Amino acid sequence: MKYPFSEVEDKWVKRWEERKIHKTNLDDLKKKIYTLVMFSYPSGSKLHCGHWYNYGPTDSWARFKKLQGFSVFEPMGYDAFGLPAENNAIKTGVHPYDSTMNNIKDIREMLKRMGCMYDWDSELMTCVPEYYKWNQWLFLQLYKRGLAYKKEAPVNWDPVDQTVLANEQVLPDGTAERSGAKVEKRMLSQWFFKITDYAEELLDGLDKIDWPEKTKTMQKNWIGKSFGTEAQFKIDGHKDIITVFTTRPDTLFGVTYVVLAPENPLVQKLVTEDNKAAIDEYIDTVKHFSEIERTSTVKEKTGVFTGAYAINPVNNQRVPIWVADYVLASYGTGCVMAVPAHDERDFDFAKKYDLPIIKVILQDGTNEEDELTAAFTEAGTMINSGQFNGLNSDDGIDKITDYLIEKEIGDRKVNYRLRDWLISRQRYWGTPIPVVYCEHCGEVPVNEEDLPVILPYDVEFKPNGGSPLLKCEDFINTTCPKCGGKAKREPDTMDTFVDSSWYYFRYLNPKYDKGMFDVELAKKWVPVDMYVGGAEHATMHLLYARFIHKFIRDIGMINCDEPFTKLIHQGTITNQGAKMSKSKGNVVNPDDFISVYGADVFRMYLMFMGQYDLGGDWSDKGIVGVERFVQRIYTICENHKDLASEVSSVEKLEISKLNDAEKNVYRKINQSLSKYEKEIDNFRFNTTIALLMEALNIIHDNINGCSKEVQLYVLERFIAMVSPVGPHLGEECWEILGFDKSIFEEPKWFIVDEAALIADSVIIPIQINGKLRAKIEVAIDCEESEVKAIVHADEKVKSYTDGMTIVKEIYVKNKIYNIVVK
RNA sequence: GCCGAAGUGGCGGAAUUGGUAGACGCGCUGGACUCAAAAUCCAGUUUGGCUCAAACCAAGUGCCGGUUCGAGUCCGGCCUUCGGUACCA
Repeated sequence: MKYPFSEVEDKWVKRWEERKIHKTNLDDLKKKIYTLVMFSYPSGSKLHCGHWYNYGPTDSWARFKKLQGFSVFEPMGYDAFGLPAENNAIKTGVHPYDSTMNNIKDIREMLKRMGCMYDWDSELMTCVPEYYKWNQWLFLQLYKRGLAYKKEAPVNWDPVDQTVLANEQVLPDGTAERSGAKVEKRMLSQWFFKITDYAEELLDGLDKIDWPEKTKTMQKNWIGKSFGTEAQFKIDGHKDIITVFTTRPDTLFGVTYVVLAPENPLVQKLVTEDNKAAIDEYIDTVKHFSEIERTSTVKEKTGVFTGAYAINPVNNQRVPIWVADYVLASYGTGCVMAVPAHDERDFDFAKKYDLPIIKVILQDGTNEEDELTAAFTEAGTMINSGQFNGLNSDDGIDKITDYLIEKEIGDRKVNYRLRDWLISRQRYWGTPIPVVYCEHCGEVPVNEEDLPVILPYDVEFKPNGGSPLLKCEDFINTTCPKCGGKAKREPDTMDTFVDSSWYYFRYLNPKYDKGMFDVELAKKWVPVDMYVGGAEHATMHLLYARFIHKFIRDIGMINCDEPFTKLIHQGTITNQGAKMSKSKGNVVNPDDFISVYGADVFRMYLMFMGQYDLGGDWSDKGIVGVERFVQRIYTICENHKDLASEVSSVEKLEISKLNDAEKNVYRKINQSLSKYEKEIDNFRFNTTIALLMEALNIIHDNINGCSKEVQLYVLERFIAMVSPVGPHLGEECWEILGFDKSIFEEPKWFIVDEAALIADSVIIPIQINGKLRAKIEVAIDCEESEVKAIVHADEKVKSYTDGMTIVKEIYVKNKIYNIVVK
């Protein structure tokens, strides 16, 4: 009979829901596993292949853990705020709330068709006041402790649309994606979270978590800790001092100019009359470059002389002060000492503007007179450096820094590349920032008891000049929480990464209204044991979440240090070598396959395609193979209907009492069980499916020669292994075999009979001079002396060894026998 | 440029971490069943040589070299593809 996947899948989805089989009892903490995939972003109403690839296999892992007896919590929700919904609204006129809610409705239905064991009572979405209220509360806690603050920061301004753009809306050539206008930089006062206070701990904590090395390295580089020296340069004829940061104080004698970032306030102070016009023009030009253009290494460096001079603190050399956009205002001190001989950027710049190049570090094996064709950036021996001549770079770094400290013109300094987290968005579809501006009291945070600050529904969100909420009179006009006088609300909303930085706490009780989350439950269930999601979140979401977690710990609401103990990234499923996207028109729609093959087949095929973390190129070539596999499983169970009511289950069988067919299946099922546990536990789903297919082949060939007792022994184990990867199929087969309870309602796992893993005999390949020449069958664990006799009695071996001298013989027990002849 | 991953049959991919390369699946070939087809089942399938066939021989995991009794796996030097990153002083 053909496997009626459609009826079967409907039946089990319904039954799981009716009987709340996937409800996790959070108070029951036998052995807890909190497993989570990054929640879905409902910007469209469809789930694509990537979602299935992310959610399906992870759910199979979770189901396996459940069968093993763990108390597994697997929730699902929606990252519902954000730009795509707002952009869609601008384009179509459909309100973001309406489109998002509609999309969530559709996505929820599709998620249910996947057959995952989500606990739907824990479902959450971020765009409702019950959720975003706590973003606001979190903001106030950060604010109270000085970790939320306001400062001027540049935004991408589209002069045609009169609106602020996100970085991803700016094309690489610096024009706006929508209007095509040249994007400008504009300074706006914006809110920041002080993640840099946690830089050191965010770095240290990486050692304690089981994450892919690659991801940890990315975070490490992103935090970018560097040890260096700050040195002070006097300015000729000025009181002001220029402080530079360098990791190479050993090259200090090689400084031939100093460079300030265009935004550095010192520029205006020290520029001379003659050069003012040129400098102003330069700064104006720079403003029109996008971040991407400005920091492109391909772009030729440009700069302008200020007319002022600085004094090198170690040799009193007078060096010109330039302004150039290759120096960033946001890193270090916004000024650098330029050493063209030993820094690539300075070298290029000096060549272009004909500035002197002084060699102060000598590369081993070269001469002082040799001309530099490129900057020498490695360590070497110091020259042209006064009393420091002859030192190697490492010593020089220490000695020169000590010298600067002694003269009180410098110090050791640690810098981080990490910058504070800018959370202000000049957008409508997000969490309102809970701050008001009073005519008398200035900036005042909203009182906690007045939360949430509700995001109004009726708002003109089409681009019209600034934050959309600015134009919403009912929202923007309010009273001051302090003095009761007239005040205006903050019109900006929060970055959606705030929403996702703590959602894993909220899942435990999304309706909780006494606080941000249920602290007692969180202490039992957090951290998340298994977190699965795309590698593209390595430095944003995953770093923000770690930061917020540590903050929440510091205000006493949780006692662990890290949110996600183990992290796995799924690979990307491409189509014809390219990422799937609507614009390329290469999106594979899962529905097309589910309607033909069913959800289980589609899930299993995605798992079978290849290594989970590598992803792969989509092809439907092999899906029929999985379909046949499913059909064969179904047929074999149908042929043994109600077996469980005819004979009873046994834990173990005596191998010596079994006939050959029984031995074959008994061994195979135990070997498979043992291997299965290792493979699926490590997210190796492709080999998990393969080993099940292999087992089925053996079962198929031998089952008719087995007693009913053995048949049940084998089939119940086999179906238990199928259930996590094909949950509907597994449940159906379990029922067909005659078990009356759902396998996930009464989780069942089996202990491997270790005795069955050991074969009686083993085939030993015989190599002669490293080439395979023969094979012999010997008893397991056979000693060398015994094997040797058998090997040398072999006719084939004899033909290769006769008349030759045996130089050496190597025997690896149960593995191989190698003879070296001459 | 730098960092990371990958490169194995016609195709997707396995390989106990140094021990029979090609598991499992797709496709293909032949056979059984059928009036016939589909479905299903059985057998075969790295390439080349020699064979009616089996047996056998040789080559073979991106390229060149090395270590080892033995290398897809380790080492040195390249090539290609895909991710990530982008002047951090």
